[in-house]
Amino acid sequence: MMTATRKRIIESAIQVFNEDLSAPLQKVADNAAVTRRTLHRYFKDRNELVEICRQVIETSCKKAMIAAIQSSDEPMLQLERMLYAGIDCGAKYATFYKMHRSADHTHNQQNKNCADYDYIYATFQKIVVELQETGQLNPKMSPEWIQVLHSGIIESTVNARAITQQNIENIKELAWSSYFKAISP
Amino acid sequence: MMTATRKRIIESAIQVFNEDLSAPLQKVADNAAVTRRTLHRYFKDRNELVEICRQVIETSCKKAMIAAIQSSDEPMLQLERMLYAGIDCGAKYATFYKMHRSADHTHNQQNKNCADYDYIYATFQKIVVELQETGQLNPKMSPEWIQVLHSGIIESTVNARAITQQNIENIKELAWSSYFKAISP
DNA sequence: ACAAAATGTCTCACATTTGAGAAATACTTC
DNA sequence: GAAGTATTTCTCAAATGTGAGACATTTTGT
Repeated sequence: MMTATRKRIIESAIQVFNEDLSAPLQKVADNAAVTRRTLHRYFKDRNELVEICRQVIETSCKKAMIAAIQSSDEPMLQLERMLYAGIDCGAKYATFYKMHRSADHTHNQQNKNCADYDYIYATFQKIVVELQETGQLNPKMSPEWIQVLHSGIIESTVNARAITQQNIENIKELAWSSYFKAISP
Repeated sequence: MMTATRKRIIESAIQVFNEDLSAPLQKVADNAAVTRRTLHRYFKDRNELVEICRQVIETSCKKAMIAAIQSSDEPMLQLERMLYAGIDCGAKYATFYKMHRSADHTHNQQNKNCADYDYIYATFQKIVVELQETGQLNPKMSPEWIQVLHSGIIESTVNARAITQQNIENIKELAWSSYFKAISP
Protein backbone atom coordinates (compact mmCIF):
# COMPACT_ATOMS: atom_id res chain seq x y z
CA MET A 1 0.00 0.00 0.00
CA MET A 2 1.98 2.97 -1.29
CA THR A 3 0.59 6.49 -1.26
CA ALA A 4 2.48 9.42 -2.68
CA THR A 5 3.09 10.85 0.79
CA ARG A 6 4.37 7.60 2.17
CA LYS A 7 6.67 7.25 -0.79
CA ARG A 8 7.91 10.79 -0.37
CA ILE A 9 8.70 10.19 3.28
CA ILE A 10 10.65 7.03 2.49
CA GLU A 11 12.68 8.76 -0.17
CA SER A 12 13.36 11.63 2.17
CA ALA A 13 14.43 9.21 4.88
CA ILE A 14 16.76 7.38 2.51
CA GLN A 15 18.37 10.68 1.60
CA VAL A 16 18.61 12.08 5.12
CA PHE A 17 19.75 8.82 6.73
CA ASN A 18 22.36 8.42 4.01
CA GLU A 19 24.08 11.52 5.35
CA ASP A 20 23.28 11.06 9.00
CA LEU A 21 22.05 7.74 10.20
CA SER A 22 20.68 9.13 13.46
CA ALA A 23 19.24 12.34 12.13
CA PRO A 24 16.13 13.52 13.97
CA LEU A 25 12.87 12.48 12.39
CA GLN A 26 11.93 16.16 12.26
CA LYS A 27 14.61 16.51 9.62
CA VAL A 28 13.20 13.65 7.57
CA ALA A 29 9.74 15.20 7.83
CA ASP A 30 11.00 18.65 6.83
CA ASN A 31 12.81 17.19 3.86
CA ALA A 32 9.64 15.35 2.83
CA ALA A 33 7.60 18.53 3.23
CA VAL A 34 5.27 16.95 5.77
CA THR A 35 4.96 17.37 9.51
CA ARG A 36 6.48 14.96 11.91
CA ARG A 37 2.94 14.10 13.06
CA THR A 38 2.16 12.84 9.59
CA LEU A 39 5.36 10.90 9.44
CA HIS A 40 4.27 9.12 12.61
CA ARG A 41 0.97 8.26 11.04
CA TYR A 42 2.69 6.34 8.31
CA PHE A 43 5.44 4.77 10.35
CA LYS A 44 5.07 3.32 13.82
CA ASP A 45 8.51 4.46 14.93
CA ARG A 46 12.02 5.16 13.72
CA ASN A 47 12.86 1.51 13.61
CA GLU A 48 10.03 0.79 11.23
CA LEU A 49 11.02 3.65 8.97
CA VAL A 50 14.64 2.52 8.88
CA GLU A 51 13.58 -1.04 8.19
CA ILE A 52 11.33 -0.01 5.35
CA CYS A 53 14.07 2.15 3.86
CA ARG A 54 16.31 -0.90 3.95
CA GLN A 55 13.68 -2.95 2.19
CA VAL A 56 13.14 -0.31 -0.46
CA ILE A 57 16.86 -0.02 -1.07
CA GLU A 58 17.25 -3.77 -1.17
CA THR A 59 14.33 -4.34 -3.49
CA SER A 60 15.25 -1.67 -5.99
CA CYS A 61 18.98 -2.32 -6.11
CA LYS A 62 18.53 -6.06 -6.14
CA LYS A 63 16.03 -5.84 -8.95
CA ALA A 64 18.27 -3.56 -10.98
CA MET A 65 21.35 -5.71 -10.53
CA ILE A 66 19.55 -8.95 -11.31
CA ALA A 67 17.96 -7.37 -14.36
CA ALA A 68 21.40 -6.28 -15.54
CA ILE A 69 22.73 -9.81 -15.11
CA GLN A 70 19.82 -11.34 -16.94
CA SER A 71 19.78 -8.78 -19.73
CA SER A 72 22.42 -10.59 -21.71
CA ASP A 73 24.38 -13.77 -22.07
CA GLU A 74 27.56 -11.91 -22.82
CA PRO A 75 29.71 -11.56 -19.74
CA MET A 76 31.24 -8.26 -20.72
CA LEU A 77 27.86 -6.74 -21.42
CA GLN A 78 26.56 -8.07 -18.13
CA LEU A 79 29.46 -6.47 -16.34
CA GLU A 80 28.89 -3.15 -18.06
CA ARG A 81 25.20 -3.17 -17.30
CA MET A 82 25.84 -4.02 -13.69
CA LEU A 83 27.98 -0.92 -13.47
CA TYR A 84 25.23 1.19 -14.99
CA ALA A 85 22.63 -0.39 -12.73
CA GLY A 86 24.71 0.49 -9.70
CA ILE A 87 25.09 4.06 -10.90
CA ASP A 88 21.36 4.32 -11.52
CA CYS A 89 20.71 3.22 -7.96
CA GLY A 90 22.43 6.42 -6.88
CA ALA A 91 23.30 6.83 -3.21
CA LYS A 92 21.28 3.71 -2.47
CA TYR A 93 23.91 1.49 -4.01
CA ALA A 94 26.48 2.11 -1.28
CA THR A 95 23.97 1.10 1.37
CA PHE A 96 22.93 -1.97 -0.61
CA TYR A 97 26.49 -3.06 -1.20
CA LYS A 98 27.33 -2.86 2.49
CA MET A 99 24.04 -4.27 3.66
CA HIS A 100 24.96 -7.91 3.83
CA ARG A 101 28.57 -7.33 4.72
CA SER A 102 28.22 -5.42 7.96
CA ALA A 103 29.41 -6.89 11.21
CA ASP A 104 25.94 -7.03 12.71
CA HIS A 105 24.32 -8.70 9.76
CA THR A 106 23.24 -12.31 10.07
CA HIS A 107 23.76 -13.74 6.65
CA ASN A 108 21.69 -16.78 5.97
CA GLN A 109 21.09 -18.55 2.67
CA GLN A 110 17.57 -19.47 3.74
CA ASN A 111 16.75 -15.78 3.69
CA LYS A 112 15.64 -14.72 0.22
CA ASN A 113 17.43 -11.40 0.38
CA CYS A 114 20.68 -13.02 1.46
CA ALA A 115 20.30 -15.62 -1.24
CA ASP A 116 19.65 -13.02 -3.92
CA TYR A 117 22.55 -10.92 -2.70
CA ASP A 118 24.80 -13.95 -2.94
CA TYR A 119 23.46 -14.70 -6.39
CA ILE A 120 24.33 -11.20 -7.58
CA TYR A 121 27.84 -11.12 -6.26
CA ALA A 122 28.65 -14.74 -6.93
CA THR A 123 27.48 -14.21 -10.49
CA PHE A 124 29.59 -11.08 -10.67
CA GLN A 125 32.65 -13.05 -9.71
CA LYS A 126 31.75 -15.87 -12.07
CA ILE A 127 31.53 -13.37 -14.90
CA VAL A 128 34.90 -11.95 -13.94
CA VAL A 129 36.52 -15.37 -13.79
CA GLU A 130 35.05 -16.27 -17.14
CA LEU A 131 36.34 -13.08 -18.72
CA GLN A 132 39.74 -13.69 -17.19
CA GLU A 133 39.84 -17.19 -18.62
CA THR A 134 39.04 -15.90 -22.09
CA GLY A 135 41.77 -13.29 -21.73
CA GLN A 136 39.41 -10.31 -21.69
CA LEU A 137 40.19 -9.26 -18.14
CA ASN A 138 43.45 -8.92 -16.28
CA PRO A 139 44.12 -12.29 -14.65
CA LYS A 140 46.36 -10.70 -12.05
CA MET A 141 43.53 -8.89 -10.31
CA SER A 142 41.51 -10.98 -7.93
CA PRO A 143 37.76 -11.12 -8.56
CA GLU A 144 37.37 -9.65 -5.08
CA TRP A 145 39.42 -6.63 -6.05
CA ILE A 146 37.59 -6.20 -9.31
CA GLN A 147 34.39 -6.15 -7.32
CA VAL A 148 35.76 -3.61 -4.85
CA LEU A 149 36.81 -1.43 -7.75
CA HIS A 150 33.36 -1.78 -9.30
CA SER A 151 31.73 -0.38 -6.20
CA GLY A 152 34.36 2.37 -6.01
CA ILE A 153 33.69 3.49 -9.56
CA ILE A 154 29.97 3.46 -8.93
CA GLU A 155 30.38 5.58 -5.85
CA SER A 156 32.66 8.02 -7.65
CA THR A 157 30.18 8.34 -10.45
CA VAL A 158 27.29 8.88 -8.10
CA ASN A 159 29.28 11.58 -6.33
CA ALA A 160 30.33 13.14 -9.62
CA ARG A 161 26.73 13.34 -10.68
CA ALA A 162 25.93 15.64 -7.81
CA ILE A 163 28.73 18.00 -8.80
CA THR A 164 29.04 18.05 -12.52
CA GLN A 165 26.74 19.51 -15.10
CA GLN A 166 27.61 16.83 -17.53
CA ASN A 167 25.04 14.71 -19.18
CA ILE A 168 24.29 11.56 -17.19
CA GLU A 169 24.84 9.20 -20.11
CA ASN A 170 28.26 10.73 -20.70
CA ILE A 171 29.18 10.19 -17.09
CA LYS A 172 28.09 6.60 -17.19
CA GLU A 173 30.13 5.95 -20.30
CA LEU A 174 33.11 7.61 -18.70
CA ALA A 175 32.68 5.41 -15.66
CA TRP A 176 32.52 2.28 -17.78
CA SER A 177 35.47 3.37 -19.84
CA SER A 178 37.57 3.98 -16.74
CA TYR A 179 36.55 0.71 -15.18
CA PHE A 180 37.04 -1.28 -18.33
CA LYS A 181 40.51 0.06 -18.84
CA ALA A 182 41.41 -0.52 -15.22
CA ILE A 183 40.53 -4.18 -15.35
CA SER A 184 41.71 -4.99 -18.88
CA PRO A 185 44.79 -7.09 -19.48
CA MET B 1 48.09 19.04 25.17
CA MET B 2 47.44 15.44 24.19
CA THR B 3 47.06 12.67 26.75
CA ALA B 4 46.59 9.06 25.77
CA THR B 5 42.99 9.10 26.95
CA ARG B 6 42.13 12.25 25.07
CA LYS B 7 43.70 10.83 21.97
CA ARG B 8 41.81 7.59 22.39
CA ILE B 9 38.51 9.44 22.69
CA ILE B 10 39.19 11.47 19.56
CA GLU B 11 40.04 8.38 17.57
CA SER B 12 36.96 6.65 18.85
CA ALA B 13 34.85 9.64 17.90
CA ILE B 14 36.30 9.77 14.40
CA GLN B 15 35.46 6.12 13.96
CA VAL B 16 31.97 6.27 15.46
CA PHE B 17 30.99 9.54 13.77
CA ASN B 18 32.24 8.18 10.46
CA GLU B 19 29.50 5.58 10.58
CA ASP B 20 26.88 7.64 12.31
CA LEU B 21 27.29 11.37 12.48
CA SER B 22 24.80 11.83 15.30
CA ALA B 23 25.68 8.79 17.33
CA PRO B 24 25.19 9.20 21.08
CA LEU B 25 28.28 10.21 22.99
CA GLN B 26 27.78 7.14 25.15
CA LYS B 27 28.70 5.13 22.09
CA VAL B 28 31.86 7.12 21.54
CA ALA B 29 32.78 6.65 25.18
CA ASP B 30 32.10 2.92 25.07
CA ASN B 31 34.21 2.55 21.97
CA ALA B 32 37.01 4.47 23.67
CA ALA B 33 36.71 2.31 26.79
CA VAL B 34 36.04 5.29 29.04
CA THR B 35 32.90 6.51 30.76
CA ARG B 36 30.86 9.29 29.31
CA ARG B 37 31.72 11.33 32.43
CA THR B 38 35.37 11.17 31.47
CA LEU B 39 34.60 12.11 27.91
CA HIS B 40 32.91 15.21 29.25
CA ARG B 41 35.98 16.03 31.29
CA TYR B 42 38.02 16.23 28.15
CA PHE B 43 35.51 17.86 25.87
CA LYS B 44 33.16 20.66 26.79
CA ASP B 45 30.38 19.33 24.63
CA ARG B 46 29.58 17.42 21.46
CA ASN B 47 30.34 20.41 19.29
CA GLU B 48 33.82 20.70 20.68
CA LEU B 49 34.48 17.01 20.14
CA VAL B 50 33.22 17.16 16.56
CA GLU B 51 35.28 20.26 15.89
CA ILE B 52 38.43 18.70 17.26
CA CYS B 53 37.84 15.56 15.20
CA ARG B 54 37.58 17.80 12.16
CA GLN B 55 40.83 19.48 13.05
CA VAL B 56 42.61 16.18 13.59
CA ILE B 57 41.31 14.84 10.29
CA GLU B 58 42.23 18.02 8.50
CA THR B 59 45.70 18.25 9.98
CA SER B 60 46.68 14.67 9.33
CA CYS B 61 45.20 14.33 5.85
CA LYS B 62 46.44 17.72 4.76
CA LYS B 63 49.90 16.98 5.99
CA ALA B 64 49.96 13.62 4.25
CA MET B 65 48.69 14.98 0.94
CA ILE B 66 51.05 17.95 0.94
CA ALA B 67 53.95 15.68 1.81
CA ALA B 68 53.04 13.46 -1.11
CA ILE B 69 52.96 16.43 -3.46
CA GLN B 70 56.28 17.74 -2.24
CA SER B 71 57.99 14.36 -2.18
CA SER B 72 58.89 14.56 -5.85
CA ASP B 73 59.06 16.77 -8.89
CA GLU B 74 57.72 14.06 -11.13
CA PRO B 75 54.01 14.51 -11.74
CA MET B 76 53.26 10.83 -12.10
CA LEU B 77 55.05 9.99 -8.89
CA GLN B 78 53.23 12.80 -7.13
CA LEU B 79 49.94 11.42 -8.33
CA GLU B 80 50.81 7.94 -7.17
CA ARG B 81 51.92 9.12 -3.77
CA MET B 82 48.79 11.16 -3.34
CA LEU B 83 46.78 8.01 -3.88
CA TYR B 84 48.83 6.18 -1.28
CA ALA B 85 48.56 9.08 1.12
CA GLY B 86 44.79 9.03 0.76
CA ILE B 87 44.67 5.32 1.43
CA ASP B 88 46.90 5.72 4.46
CA CYS B 89 44.49 8.30 5.86
CA GLY B 90 41.94 5.51 6.03
CA ALA B 91 38.34 6.43 6.76
CA LYS B 92 39.49 9.97 7.52
CA TYR B 93 40.12 10.69 3.86
CA ALA B 94 36.46 10.66 2.88
CA THR B 95 35.66 13.20 5.55
CA PHE B 96 38.63 15.34 4.55
CA TYR B 97 37.74 15.24 0.88
CA LYS B 98 34.18 16.36 1.53
CA MET B 99 35.10 18.85 4.21
CA HIS B 100 35.48 21.92 2.06
CA ARG B 101 32.88 20.91 -0.45
CA SER B 102 29.81 20.62 1.70
CA ALA B 103 26.88 22.93 1.25
CA ASP B 104 27.26 24.46 4.70
CA HIS B 105 30.96 25.15 4.39
CA THR B 106 32.16 28.73 4.05
CA HIS B 107 35.18 28.49 1.84
CA ASN B 108 37.54 31.37 2.21
CA GLN B 109 41.06 31.73 0.84
CA GLN B 110 42.06 33.80 3.86
CA ASN B 111 41.51 30.73 5.99
CA LYS B 112 44.70 28.67 6.12
CA ASN B 113 42.85 25.36 5.94
CA CYS B 114 40.83 26.45 2.93
CA ALA B 115 43.96 27.75 1.27
CA ASP B 116 45.84 24.52 1.90
CA TYR B 117 42.90 22.49 0.66
CA ASP B 118 42.83 24.53 -2.49
CA TYR B 119 46.55 24.12 -2.89
CA ILE B 120 46.23 20.34 -2.68
CA TYR B 121 43.44 19.97 -5.17
CA ALA B 122 44.56 22.72 -7.52
CA THR B 123 47.97 21.07 -7.58
CA PHE B 124 46.29 17.74 -8.24
CA GLN B 125 44.57 19.16 -11.26
CA LYS B 126 47.70 20.92 -12.45
CA ILE B 127 49.53 17.61 -12.28
CA VAL B 128 46.76 15.95 -14.26
CA VAL B 129 46.75 18.65 -16.90
CA GLU B 130 50.50 18.45 -17.19
CA LEU B 131 50.41 14.69 -17.60
CA GLN B 132 47.69 15.04 -20.20
CA GLU B 133 49.75 17.54 -22.16
CA THR B 134 52.72 15.21 -22.20
CA GLY B 135 50.47 12.39 -23.38
CA GLN B 136 50.77 10.33 -20.20
CA LEU B 137 47.15 10.65 -19.21
CA ASN B 138 43.99 10.32 -21.22
CA PRO B 139 43.13 13.78 -22.52
CA LYS B 140 39.50 12.86 -22.91
CA MET B 141 38.89 12.60 -19.19
CA SER B 142 38.32 15.86 -17.41
CA PRO B 143 40.63 16.64 -14.48
CA GLU B 144 37.48 16.78 -12.38
CA TRP B 145 36.62 13.21 -13.31
CA ILE B 146 40.16 12.04 -12.67
CA GLN B 147 39.96 13.61 -9.24
CA VAL B 148 36.58 12.12 -8.42
CA LEU B 149 37.86 8.73 -9.49
CA HIS B 150 40.93 9.19 -7.32
CA SER B 151 38.81 9.70 -4.24
CA GLY B 152 36.51 6.83 -5.22
CA ILE B 153 39.42 4.41 -5.56
CA ILE B 154 40.80 5.56 -2.24
CA GLU B 155 37.50 5.05 -0.55
CA SER B 156 37.01 1.57 -1.99
CA THR B 157 40.50 0.60 -1.07
CA VAL B 158 40.01 1.78 2.46
CA ASN B 159 36.77 -0.17 2.68
CA ALA B 160 38.38 -3.25 1.18
CA ARG B 161 41.13 -3.09 3.75
CA ALA B 162 38.67 -3.84 6.51
CA ILE B 163 37.52 -6.94 4.67
CA THR B 164 40.45 -8.48 2.92
CA GLN B 165 43.31 -10.35 4.46
CA GLN B 166 45.69 -9.16 1.83
CA ASN B 167 48.86 -7.36 2.63
CA ILE B 168 48.40 -3.62 2.76
CA GLU B 169 51.23 -2.81 0.39
CA ASN B 170 49.75 -5.17 -2.17
CA ILE B 171 46.41 -3.47 -1.91
CA LYS B 172 47.93 -0.06 -2.39
CA GLU B 173 49.83 -1.20 -5.46
CA LEU B 174 46.71 -2.78 -6.84
CA ALA B 175 44.80 0.44 -6.26
CA TRP B 176 47.48 2.44 -8.04
CA SER B 177 47.71 -0.03 -10.87
CA SER B 178 43.94 0.08 -11.39
CA TYR B 179 43.82 3.84 -11.18
CA PHE B 180 46.77 4.32 -13.47
CA LYS B 181 45.30 2.09 -16.12
CA ALA B 182 41.92 3.73 -15.82
CA ILE B 183 43.30 7.17 -16.55
CA SER B 184 45.93 6.23 -19.10
CA PRO B 185 45.58 7.09 -22.77
C1' DA C 1 54.18 4.59 50.75
C1' DC C 2 52.02 8.67 49.83
C1' DA C 3 50.07 12.48 47.29
C1' DA C 4 48.31 14.05 43.20
C1' DA C 5 46.00 13.15 39.12
C1' DA C 6 42.84 10.55 36.48
C1' DT C 7 38.85 8.02 36.15
C1' DG C 8 34.56 5.78 37.57
C1' DT C 9 30.02 5.79 39.86
C1' DC C 10 26.03 7.98 40.91
C1' DT C 11 22.87 11.40 40.47
C1' DC C 12 20.53 15.31 38.81
C1' DA C 13 18.49 19.06 36.00
C1' DC C 14 17.87 20.33 31.57
C1' DA C 15 17.38 19.78 26.53
C1' DT C 16 15.93 17.26 22.74
C1' DT C 17 13.56 13.66 20.51
C1' DT C 18 9.89 10.56 20.30
C1' DG C 19 5.27 8.90 19.64
C1' DA C 20 0.41 9.88 19.75
C1' DG C 21 -4.47 12.09 21.15
C1' DA C 22 -7.64 15.69 19.91
C1' DA C 23 -9.38 19.23 17.25
C1' DA C 24 -9.04 22.13 13.23
C1' DT C 25 -8.15 22.68 8.54
C1' DA C 26 -7.25 21.37 3.85
C1' DC C 27 -7.79 18.34 0.13
C1' DT C 28 -10.10 14.88 -2.68
C1' DT C 29 -13.90 12.48 -4.52
C1' DC C 30 -18.54 11.93 -5.99
C1' DG D 1 -21.70 21.16 -2.01
C1' DA D 2 -21.19 17.42 1.18
C1' DA D 3 -18.82 13.67 2.97
C1' DG D 4 -14.78 11.31 3.58
C1' DT D 5 -9.90 11.35 3.88
C1' DA D 6 -5.45 13.38 4.66
C1' DT D 7 -2.77 16.59 6.90
C1' DT D 8 -1.62 20.27 10.10
C1' DT D 9 -1.51 22.40 14.51
C1' DC D 10 -1.16 21.95 19.17
C1' DT D 11 -0.17 19.64 23.11
C1' DC D 12 1.51 16.28 26.24
C1' DA D 13 3.99 12.47 28.57
C1' DA D 14 7.70 9.54 28.18
C1' DA D 15 12.19 8.33 26.62
C1' DT D 16 16.70 9.43 25.51
C1' DG D 17 20.66 12.30 25.29
C1' DT D 18 23.45 15.92 27.42
C1' DG D 19 26.53 18.16 30.57
C1' DA D 20 28.31 18.47 35.16
C1' DG D 21 28.66 18.25 40.66
C1' DA D 22 30.08 15.34 44.44
C1' DC D 23 32.29 11.60 46.16
C1' DA D 24 34.82 7.16 45.72
C1' DT D 25 38.23 4.47 43.61
C1' DT D 26 42.12 3.61 40.78
C1' DT D 27 46.26 4.88 38.62
C1' DT D 28 50.45 7.35 38.24
C1' DG D 29 54.62 9.55 39.64
C1' DT D 30 58.04 10.60 43.05
